[in-house]
Amino acid sequence: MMVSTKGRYALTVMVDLARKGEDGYVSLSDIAESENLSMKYLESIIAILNKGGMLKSQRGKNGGYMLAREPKDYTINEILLLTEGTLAPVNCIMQEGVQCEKAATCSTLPLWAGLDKAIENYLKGITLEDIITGNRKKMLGDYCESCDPAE
Amino acid sequence: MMVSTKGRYALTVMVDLARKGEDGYVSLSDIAESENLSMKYLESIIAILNKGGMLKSQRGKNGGYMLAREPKDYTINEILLLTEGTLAPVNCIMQEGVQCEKAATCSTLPLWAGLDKAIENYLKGITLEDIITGNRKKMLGDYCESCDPAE
DNA sequence: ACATATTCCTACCGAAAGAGTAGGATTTAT
DNA sequence: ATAAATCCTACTCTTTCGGTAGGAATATGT
Repeated sequence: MMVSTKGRYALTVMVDLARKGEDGYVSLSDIAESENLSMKYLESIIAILNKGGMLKSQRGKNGGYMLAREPKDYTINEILLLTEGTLAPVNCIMQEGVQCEKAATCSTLPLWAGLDKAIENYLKGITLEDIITGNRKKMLGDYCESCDPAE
Repeated sequence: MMVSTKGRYALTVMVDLARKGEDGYVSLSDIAESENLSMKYLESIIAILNKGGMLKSQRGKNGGYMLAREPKDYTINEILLLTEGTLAPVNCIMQEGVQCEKAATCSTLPLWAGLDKAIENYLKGITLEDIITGNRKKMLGDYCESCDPAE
């Protein structure tokens, strides 16, 4: 599994906050309740999002979280990358610049690099807004059965 | 990580066997040695490939393994799918037909389904032959710096 | 016939990652 | 002052990953 519950819940939180929009700060307990997830676990996930600058937070009574930007300005790639650390499909492709010592002669490396790019490409092409508006065409492409093929 | 050493080594073995071609059976110890991997571990991986019908095997002295078909007739998708069990990027997309009970109302599901398709699509488009011939253009696409952009 | 080289099969094991829990300190609105 | 929230550190249980160990069955060459 490339994306663990951490990344998945993080995205769920972002979607929830995007939906609740500009109505002020939304508390962790509200999010946990409406998504039916463990509050304590979400806490640790939101901490990552918050430290990564994805959210604005307000402590104390009536505090909570809200998006730092507009939904259309978040790509799914950056949300998952922040929470998961890496989205590389294999261990031999980790960070920019760092590579396996056999890289020069490895015949499978281009495959993994290509797969990595295919994933990154897809996730960079979808924004939070696409999710809340249910843009199935963009997400599912040719595999969308409810999308009009004529368009 | 979506693809573990199991899938990666399996692919390495397949590439190795594809290169050694029709020169008769290649023994496990030969493969382990030429790829510098643990023979005992490879054994368990080759067993999966063999049971899955990817290889022909011959027991006893001078025995070993060889590909059951031609390199061009193996997609990377089927090799990885067999060894990894699933290539789904998230837990909520497992097998055909089986789905999460919240599926009907889940707004992030189309994203995961789309990502899954993007991965499957990429891996179905590459064959063992592409790897042994070093078809960088097919594997890296637009990201291939050594490929001629004019073509 | 026999030694040898090989695949085949079952079981085990330590380390790391995944998925949370627990408890309390700090901050802020009322 | 009190209640409601974020913030912070540490712990724990389970599963997966990445192998290892030992031996049974099967072919081959001499």
